Amino acid sequence: MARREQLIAATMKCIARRGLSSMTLSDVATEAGLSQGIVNLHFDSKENLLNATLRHVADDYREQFEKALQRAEPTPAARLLAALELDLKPSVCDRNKLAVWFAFFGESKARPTYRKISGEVDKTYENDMLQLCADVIDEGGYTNVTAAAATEALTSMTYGMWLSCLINPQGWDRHAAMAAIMSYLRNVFPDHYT
Amino acid sequence: MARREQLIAATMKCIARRGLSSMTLSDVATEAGLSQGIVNLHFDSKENLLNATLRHVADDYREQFEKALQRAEPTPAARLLAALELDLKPSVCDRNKLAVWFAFFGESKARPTYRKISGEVDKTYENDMLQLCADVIDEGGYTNVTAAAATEALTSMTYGMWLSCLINPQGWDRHAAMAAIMSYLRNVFPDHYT
DNA sequence: CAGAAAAATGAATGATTATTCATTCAAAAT
DNA sequence: ATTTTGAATGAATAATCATTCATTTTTCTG
Repeated sequence: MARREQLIAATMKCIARRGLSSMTLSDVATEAGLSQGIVNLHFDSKENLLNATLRHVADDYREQFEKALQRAEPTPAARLLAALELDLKPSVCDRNKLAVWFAFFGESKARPTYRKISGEVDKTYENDMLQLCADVIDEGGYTNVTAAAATEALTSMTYGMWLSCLINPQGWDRHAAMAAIMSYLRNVFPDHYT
Repeated sequence: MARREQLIAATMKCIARRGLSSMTLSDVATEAGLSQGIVNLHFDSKENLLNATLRHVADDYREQFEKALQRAEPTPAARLLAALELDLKPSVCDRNKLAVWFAFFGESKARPTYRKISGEVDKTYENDMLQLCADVIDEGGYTNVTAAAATEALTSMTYGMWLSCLINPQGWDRHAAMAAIMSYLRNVFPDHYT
């Protein structure tokens, strides 16, 4: 369904450009270079289009996450680092994609479907991160931090960095962000990161 | 202007309940127990009401931040801790207030006024945090971390924790969040936090 | 190529909702 | 007691926008 994907891409751009609350189906159709009724033809309703868009962004992230772990050296420390590096890569830290995430976050309390989709992604992500941290702690015999605390710290940090990237794009610096994460890793897991 | 404040409070509740994109002026009027035209009477337009609401939340946070620093022991480490503790207190980590912040974050790319207000707050907050971290590092003679990296890590962590609190309120645990921050502080500034 | 099926169009429709404004009401001023 | 003032009302208006659908265009298929 190439047309559906095209419309989802247009939707992402429109959400990024105008915000969820002022995005209209006309905008989407114009962005896609197609006509008024096109969204209802392919998605039946605006609601469906929005759900599909969030689903798309969520699946896109999940796919990148799994590939990044597969590509990494098969050690806990390398896999954890690969996951964190992914989160700051341009393909994830992309303002269009981030704008979609945060647009839906802002609405999540009101819309159960949004909460369901983003809740799933977050839960999976945090479970994976918890496992990675637990493995690193186990391997290094660290007693200075629990896996839960390290996970909470690292996942919160990446969420916060995404937000900074979205809100303050010109002042935001990928390398500074990575440096902050590395400083955490070096201090908390000194035997693994130097 | 008690009526304006009442309407702003109603707006916050409505944004939290329905999301920015489905909040209507009727909702706000009903929530306030007043009539249809009341918002336009006091704010002229919906846009103005929304700007005033964001401004209110921003000012509220800033006031709490300054009071927290004043109340803290006048040492860099105590002041930094006070700022971080504030960020997890119920009066800040309040779902109604957080919903407003994140509703606007999702729209910030599109609306210059929103970006201006939240940009100001963020900038001030990050400058203050940078100063606090620099003072702690200076006092402790730490070489394991730069002030910039510590600030980036800590501010990102709090943003991320706010997001978790908003998205996943029942799974979210204030003490676990504080434990993650403390684990960071203990590892990075071991002479100050135990 | 003909004819059918599918995809796309875009003007019309209907629902929602911001905004306006003539009117009401209560309290203050004269 | 009368007038004035300003806040508040809520029905009416106007604008926006999702959705529909009769029509056209394109793509398939035998």
